[in-house]
Formats: sequence, structure tokens, C-alpha cells
Amino acid sequence: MSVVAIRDRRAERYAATRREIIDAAWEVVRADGLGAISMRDLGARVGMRAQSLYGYFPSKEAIFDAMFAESNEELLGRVEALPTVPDPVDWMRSMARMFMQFCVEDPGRYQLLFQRPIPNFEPSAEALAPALQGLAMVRAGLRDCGITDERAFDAWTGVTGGLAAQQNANEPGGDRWVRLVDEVIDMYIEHYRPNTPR
Amino acid sequence: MSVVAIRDRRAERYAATRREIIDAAWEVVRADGLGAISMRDLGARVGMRAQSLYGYFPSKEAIFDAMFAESNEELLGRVEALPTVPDPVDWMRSMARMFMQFCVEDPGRYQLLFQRPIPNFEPSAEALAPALQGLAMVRAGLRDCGITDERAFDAWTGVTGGLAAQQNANEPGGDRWVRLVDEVIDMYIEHYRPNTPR
DNA sequence: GTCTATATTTGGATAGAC
DNA sequence: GTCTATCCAAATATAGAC
Repeated sequence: MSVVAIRDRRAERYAATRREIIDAAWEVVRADGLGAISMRDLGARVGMRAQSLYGYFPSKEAIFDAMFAESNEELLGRVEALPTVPDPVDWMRSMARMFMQFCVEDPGRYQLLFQRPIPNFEPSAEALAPALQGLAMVRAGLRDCGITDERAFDAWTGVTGGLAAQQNANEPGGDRWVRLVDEVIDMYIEHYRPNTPR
Repeated sequence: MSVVAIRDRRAERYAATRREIIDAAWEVVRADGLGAISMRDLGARVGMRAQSLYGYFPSKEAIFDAMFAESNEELLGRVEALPTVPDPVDWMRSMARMFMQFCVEDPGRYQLLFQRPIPNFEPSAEALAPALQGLAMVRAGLRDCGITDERAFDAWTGVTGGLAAQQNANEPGGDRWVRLVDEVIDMYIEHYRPNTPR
């Protein structure tokens, strides 16, 4: 009897097919928005009948949830990957730029994560967890800048999230609001930082 | 033969029924969102079969367009109704407060006007016109404050629209971001006004 | 693991009678 | 002006054969 862990080819195939289905779903979302996803279409894209998808996901919502989860994990990964810098304000700046980039590079994903336009879809707690973790890192970053007020935290999510919202709503794919990130962050820091040294 | 303009009772009834249909549509939107509107349901709400609605609107999109138009007219009306004040900054402040109130008091309307979540729905030029007019007034208001930069204008729509977006997305019906309006406007004016006298 | 067959619901829209 | 009748399309999901 071998003690070597052997590959479970069955599980691998299963995971690969799940991956394929989710990838197909992202394709649809990118092309025609979240509302355009249907089991029939998804099945066709991976060479199956719609019914066969139920072998991989118990429902359409479960597919949304998986997409929601992996998007949040992606975002959290990017937050964690931000280079450590001496000035905490610089960290917030690169944070904001990264977040903006994340939001505008895929409006469909933005829609799924931040607009919740699917009736009756509530992400599971597991899918939501990475988002909360990311938000906690933002809060910590602001604290490092000397900003601890809860109102200031909300104002941060308001202005950064706001720029992204405007960009995606009014000029998806463009940069009219994206390029304002730096000056808006400067404005924010100037206003909310207790004592800005110069 | 009378020269008095007589009422066209037929036209009146027709207009009243149109009004009733649109009101029913708003009811649905407020309760379950834009996506929940269907001709069958709408018909049932006004005591008709879905098919009869086509006597009043040529399509479902036409209903959306009418809703879109009257919302923009409502908003424009509120902009025009803002009291004239000596300080242009005060005008921008009340403008921002009013806009925020407009956005959060009816998330369904907000969705229709600013998120465009209906696939294939593009508002007609007539429906869009009041919005452009309102935006022009905002631009003029900023100019009165000495702010003429296009980037500054975009930053204005970014931060005000952003607060509204955050409020509706994360805490519809609440005031966590609404109550930040004043301080965020202060921050904006401080930063973008050329020479703030004190 | 994927299929066929099917149930069920829901939707937008048209034709033509009254 | 509203109805009945109807069409057509699309959707989610289940049961059971292979």
C-alpha cells in the first residue's frame, strides 16, 4: 500500500469543471452584465445542458456566491500585496489607486460586489468575510495616519467608493474620475489628518 | 357655437390612466426594485390585463422612459426651487443637501436615474434633457464660487454622488453617509476654492 | 456525469372580437 | 378601451434513464 498521497483525478476534474463554469459566468457578466447570466446560456458555453450544471452548483445563486467570494478574495489579496512604505499616507494613496483600478477594470464585478442588483441574492457569510478583512485593513491604515474617527472612516469609503461609482456609471472604461483619485485623496488627508507635518 | 375651450374629457381620462400606471410602477419599484416591474403585474395593479397597457404605452421601455423623465423633472424642479442666497457657497451646500435627500428618499428612483441596471434601456433625449439642465446649474453654482476647473466639477459630482451611492448601497434608508454631507462639502470648498476669504 | 423529458413559472407582445 | 385568446421565448429546477 502506497503512503504517497495520490492525486484524486475525479476531484480534480470536478474542480476544473466548476472553474470552467465560473469562468463562463464571468465572460457573460463582462459582456452583458450580471442580469444576463442564465443556466441555459452558461451550460451552452461549457458544452452542457443547463440541467447538468446542477451537478456542480445547487443553484444559480450558488454560482453568484462563488463569484462574489472569489472577487472579494482577489481584492483582499491586492490589499495585502500593497508594498509596505514608511509613510502611512502613501500606503493609503496606493490603496486608493489600487481600489479604483480594481473597480473600473471590471464593471461587472463591481456591480456584483458593490451594487447588489440581483433580487434575492444575499452573499453567504464566508463569501463576505474577505471584504470585512479588507475593510479592517483600511481602517488600520487610516489609524496609522492618525485618523481614528468613525465619521472620517465613512468619509473615506464615501469619496473613494464614490469616484469609482461615478466612473462606472457615467463613463465605464474611461478615466475621467479615475485620474482624480490622487487629488481627492490629498484633499481628504489635508482635511481629516489631525496635524499634517510639512 | 361656443368659443369657450371645452374640456376634452377623453384626453383627461387617458392622461389619468397613464398617471395611474406610472404610479403603480413606482409602487413596484419602491417595494421590489426596478427589475420587479412586469406588464402583467402592472396591469393587475390598475385593474387591467397586461395587454391593455399597450393602449397607453407602446412598450415596457416607454414606461421606464416616462419614469426616468418625470424623475429628472422633479430633480430639476428642486434645483430651481433652491432659495437664492448671497453666498454662492451656501447655495452649493443646500444643493448638495437637497441632492442627497433626493437620492436617498427613494432608492428605486436612484437606481433608475443613476445606476442604469436595465439591460437595453437607454433613456430618450427628451427624458435626459432636464438632467443636463440641472448639471448646468451645478456648474454655474461652482463658477459663482470661483471654481471653473473641469476636474473640480467632476470631483464635485464624484464626492456628492459618491456619498449617495455609498448610502444607498450599504445602508438604504439610513443616514450614515447622509450626515457627512456638510463636512465633505466644507472639505471640497476648502480644497478647490481659489482664495477662501475668512 | 450527462442526457432527455418535463414541470412550472413568467415574461413581452400581437390579433381581433366586442 | 378592454377583453379573450394566443404566440413565442426564456427562465429555474426536478426525475429518472443511461
